[in-house]
Amino acid sequence: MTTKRRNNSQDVADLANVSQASVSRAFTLGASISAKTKEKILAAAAKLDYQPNIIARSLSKNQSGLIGILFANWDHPKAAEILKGLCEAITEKGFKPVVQSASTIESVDKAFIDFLSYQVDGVIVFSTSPSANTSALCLRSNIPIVILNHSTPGINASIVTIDSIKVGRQIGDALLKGRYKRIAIISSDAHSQVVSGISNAIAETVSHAAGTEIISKITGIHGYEAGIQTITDLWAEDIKPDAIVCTSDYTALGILAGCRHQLNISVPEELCVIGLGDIPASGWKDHDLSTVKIPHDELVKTTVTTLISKIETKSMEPENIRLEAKLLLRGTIRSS
Amino acid sequence: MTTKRRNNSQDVADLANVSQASVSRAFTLGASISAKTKEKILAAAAKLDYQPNIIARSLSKNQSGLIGILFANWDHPKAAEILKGLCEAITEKGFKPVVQSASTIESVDKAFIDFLSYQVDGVIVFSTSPSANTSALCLRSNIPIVILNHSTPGINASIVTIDSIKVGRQIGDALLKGRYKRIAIISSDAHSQVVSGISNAIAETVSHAAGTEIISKITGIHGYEAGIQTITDLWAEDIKPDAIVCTSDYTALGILAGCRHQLNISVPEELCVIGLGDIPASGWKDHDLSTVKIPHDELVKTTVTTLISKIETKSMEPENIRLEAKLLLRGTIRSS
DNA sequence: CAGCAATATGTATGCGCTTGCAATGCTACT
DNA sequence: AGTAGCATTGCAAGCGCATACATATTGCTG
Repeated sequence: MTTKRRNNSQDVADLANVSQASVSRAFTLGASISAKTKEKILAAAAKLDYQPNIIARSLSKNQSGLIGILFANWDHPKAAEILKGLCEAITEKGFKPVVQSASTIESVDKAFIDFLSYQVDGVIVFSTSPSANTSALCLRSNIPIVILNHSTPGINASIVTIDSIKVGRQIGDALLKGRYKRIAIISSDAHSQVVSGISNAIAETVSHAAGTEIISKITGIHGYEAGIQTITDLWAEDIKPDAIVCTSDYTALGILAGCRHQLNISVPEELCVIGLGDIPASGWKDHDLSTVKIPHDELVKTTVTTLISKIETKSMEPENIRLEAKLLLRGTIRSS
Repeated sequence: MTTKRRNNSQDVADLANVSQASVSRAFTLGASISAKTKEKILAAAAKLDYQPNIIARSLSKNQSGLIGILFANWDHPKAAEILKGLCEAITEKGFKPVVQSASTIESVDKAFIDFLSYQVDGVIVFSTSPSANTSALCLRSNIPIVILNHSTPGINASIVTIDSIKVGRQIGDALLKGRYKRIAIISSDAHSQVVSGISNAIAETVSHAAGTEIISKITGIHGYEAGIQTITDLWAEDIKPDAIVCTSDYTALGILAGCRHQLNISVPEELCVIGLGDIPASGWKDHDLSTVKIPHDELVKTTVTTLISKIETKSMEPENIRLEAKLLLRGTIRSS
């Protein structure tokens, strides 16, 4: 089978009796070309299955139209939704997303090198960040970076995330209002700035009320089963918490299941449980978990528009954007 | 700010006192070049932040190294896992995934045109399929297609999916063994070949036993809330089912919640519930849903290897690959 | 050390497109 | 009719790299 060459603009030009340059213009929005020739060219192109070769266009225009997405946190409950939002927003703006999975620091940096090779016009990073070295390399190469959901100081990149301080204060206030005294904070990721922001803001808020304190902070707990285990462990202690804030809904649901089905702990009387993320199951009647609704859609859209505006203005100035999240008070916390 | 041009192979060549061709060879695996010059060139390249421009390489090699992923079913419970698997497998093979979201038929076809423009070397389609026209266009352009999780006859594309007939038979057998008589089948997508394959195989299997029948097939039901609604409606009928097979775990969990918390239906005595997909929540103690475990990981890997082998052998022969899924019998079905 | 094969390097061309510039065609106005 | 002014088209160079081919260098054998 002789792999036949795909038709190019010259082939179309020959068929339409025009110059190759005119074919190029026919496919360039706003180029100087008469309606008549354009029509003639498009007809010829259709006849030949011709589509402009974007690779060649990229080379001559010196911009690929590619945006690299570096996706670290696939376990995020809304991972699919977020990625979908990113891809669609990027496509809508006339770019194409190239997705790369990354977990370790080295693989993140390696992915950036790959992105550079592919001449991406910009990079979006989800829940991780490049090393200072790599970030500097991108700066030298004029590739703007926007980091979603992971604030990282000292890196030349823009950041879009939630206002974790504000969320922490809201949670703190709600706990005070519910007269909870002994608070435990359970998180999966010890290094997440979002988590530590929330955690610190809760601590700071409740510190204003006498007799209320954070009795423990546990990190590295992640998932439903781990939640059940955690509440079992906590309940074996002498001093038990009367409120648990969990930076993952899955873990919180595990804790809830442990309370209700195994340990017979009454929620929200004996124990308050608060999650983070508002996954669908949290709203289900048999769970009814209080949690924090994160404006993922807005975060995603903001991320993409921020990046693309940087690409278009060739600006490398880092921005720091924080959107508001909303605390949803449901059945797992008492309101007074 | 004068946007400085990125260094190219000529710049490196100048610094290293060699020809541009040698620089190219230094970055081409297995090219004819001495260790000494290669080292010299790599040093110079490092000094200049040089990375080969893959766009230019693509143009001259006439292959982009890009694989298009057309992702339709973002609501799939394992969407993130699947996409992650695809991206990682693709990257590992030395290609890069370009992700495109698509829902309507037109957007699917449009996405294909885009992929052609970007000179992708192959396309993976998740849970949808191109029109016959577009598929023919890809055939003419020598772009192999592999469709994951959606068998579509009459299209020039390879298919990787589960053996739905076999799954249906297993479910049918399990129902017979549990002495269930009046079976309802609830599915979201009326047009899915996987769903209809399962559905038909169940019907065929139970038809061998006297007194057992499919009393209703309902389509277009999707999600937890819809599940609750559905069981409520079904229970208001004169003839109630004693087994419900649901092609989505979420819906099945909704049905289960309706049974246990609202209608006081005893599962699995009065009603058997079977889901599909084995989402994490199905295995949770408070649900314990019988369901079908789909080998997503294997499906994904097979999809990618199939596609890449087609790319490398330039074969356009469609293949039809069906992997086995496993029925997990848990607490929502009686075993005899 | 001659002589030849194998290896290494350079030269030059082309991948398919965009775009600056020059040439042409057209309109409208004097 | 003549020509300024603009829209349209063609021409040709170049984007950064791979590679066929020519040339230079090395290593090896007898």
